[in-house]
Amino acid sequence: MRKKNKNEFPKERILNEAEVLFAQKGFHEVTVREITKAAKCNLAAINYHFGNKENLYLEVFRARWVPRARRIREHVGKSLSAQDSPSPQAVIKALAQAFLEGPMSDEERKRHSQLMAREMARPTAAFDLVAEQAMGPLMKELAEVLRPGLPDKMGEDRLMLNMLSVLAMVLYFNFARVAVTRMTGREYDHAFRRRLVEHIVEFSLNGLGVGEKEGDR
Amino acid sequence: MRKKNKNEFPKERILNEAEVLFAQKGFHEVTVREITKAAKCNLAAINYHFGNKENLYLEVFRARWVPRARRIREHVGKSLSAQDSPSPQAVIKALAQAFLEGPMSDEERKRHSQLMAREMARPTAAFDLVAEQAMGPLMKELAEVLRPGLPDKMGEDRLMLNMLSVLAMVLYFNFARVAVTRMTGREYDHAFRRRLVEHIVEFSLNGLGVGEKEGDR
DNA sequence: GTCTATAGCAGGATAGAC
DNA sequence: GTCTATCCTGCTATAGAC
Repeated sequence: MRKKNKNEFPKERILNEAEVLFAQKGFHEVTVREITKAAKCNLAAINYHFGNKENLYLEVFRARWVPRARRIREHVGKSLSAQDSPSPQAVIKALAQAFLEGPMSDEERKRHSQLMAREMARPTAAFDLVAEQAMGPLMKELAEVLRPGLPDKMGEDRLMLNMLSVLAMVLYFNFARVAVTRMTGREYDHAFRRRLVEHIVEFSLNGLGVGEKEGDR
Repeated sequence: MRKKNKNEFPKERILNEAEVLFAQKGFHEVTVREITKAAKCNLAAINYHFGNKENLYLEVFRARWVPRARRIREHVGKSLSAQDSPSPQAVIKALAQAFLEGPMSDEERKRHSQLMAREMARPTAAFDLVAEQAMGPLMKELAEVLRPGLPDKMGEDRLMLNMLSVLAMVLYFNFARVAVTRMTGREYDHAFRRRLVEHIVEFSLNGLGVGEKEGDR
């Protein structure tokens, strides 16, 4: 049932190209002409396979984004399950790495963050997917693994704000790359992403009130 | 030279409504028909006064956003000049308050953050204005007032990352309100904004490595 | 399933009356 | 300066050949 050619079926190519373009520009700034051209298929293909443009957008989240979010969570979980009681430092580092240096290509991670940031900034029908299938489970999981390493008196709401703050940094350093590059004067390359992970871990650990002094540099 | 009516000149009304709509939806999702309707003037007015839609967008930044950014900076500066050598805590608090509880209405602050976040996520011709007239000067000023209260060994690049992280939180808690509300289960009301300022100050101070233990709650 | 052709409409911009 | 009427482009979506 495989196509003989290099690429997959048109439907898959459309999903791939649509995700790239939606992440870069957002829903309204992308045209179906653009997508079908990039996917090397016909203008009518989107309506045939997905009904309309909006449903294609949703399908990008269902078929691409949500599974990737799950892979990211699993990757974080796997990094941590090696240790039987992971330190807050290990937890934060696993999270930051997943978004900045993780198992995927930098382009893929950037795409993922951009789509997420777009939905959080201006929710569409896809927002429920983002909240229920990714943010919710991730926050819950993080709370569980962080809890044992934190001061007992830290309330749930405070822990949630702390986790959101870490997420804020992770997303920000992805979606605001141009601004970050301009302000720091540094290329957004491998070394810089590594530096960012280091920074986020340190800043967040201190932010959480469990910093290791600061002698590891 | 004042118009007898409640509102200002059409040109001013267009700028006002355009800023609201651009902040809410972004450039491409807003139509000139929408703007002129909201501004209660004619469809042709935008082209007459601004030449075209894109130039109106730029003019919103030049005539509204940049002056407000300056007012915010001045407000931060004024909060700090009362003290002759402001503590890092005072600096961060002034910054967080400026964006979350500051001198303007909540709607105005939200609008300001949204426009800023949009340009940082996907720069247009207005990005240079944002970077040169607001972010740059703000970062520079913050660095100057923070520096005396920080450990000497903190390098410039590290300080910059720290300030960007604070900015990340401030912007995030503004532009991702829907997500924040969903995750925390709290209304985005006066009390919650107050709580957010408190959180950002604490998290950032610790993040900066100069936290006051944590006995102030 | 994939294509071409086109319907039908909304967008930004403009001309010209007042 | 402000209006109405209209042009023209580019969009999504569909019909129908292959």
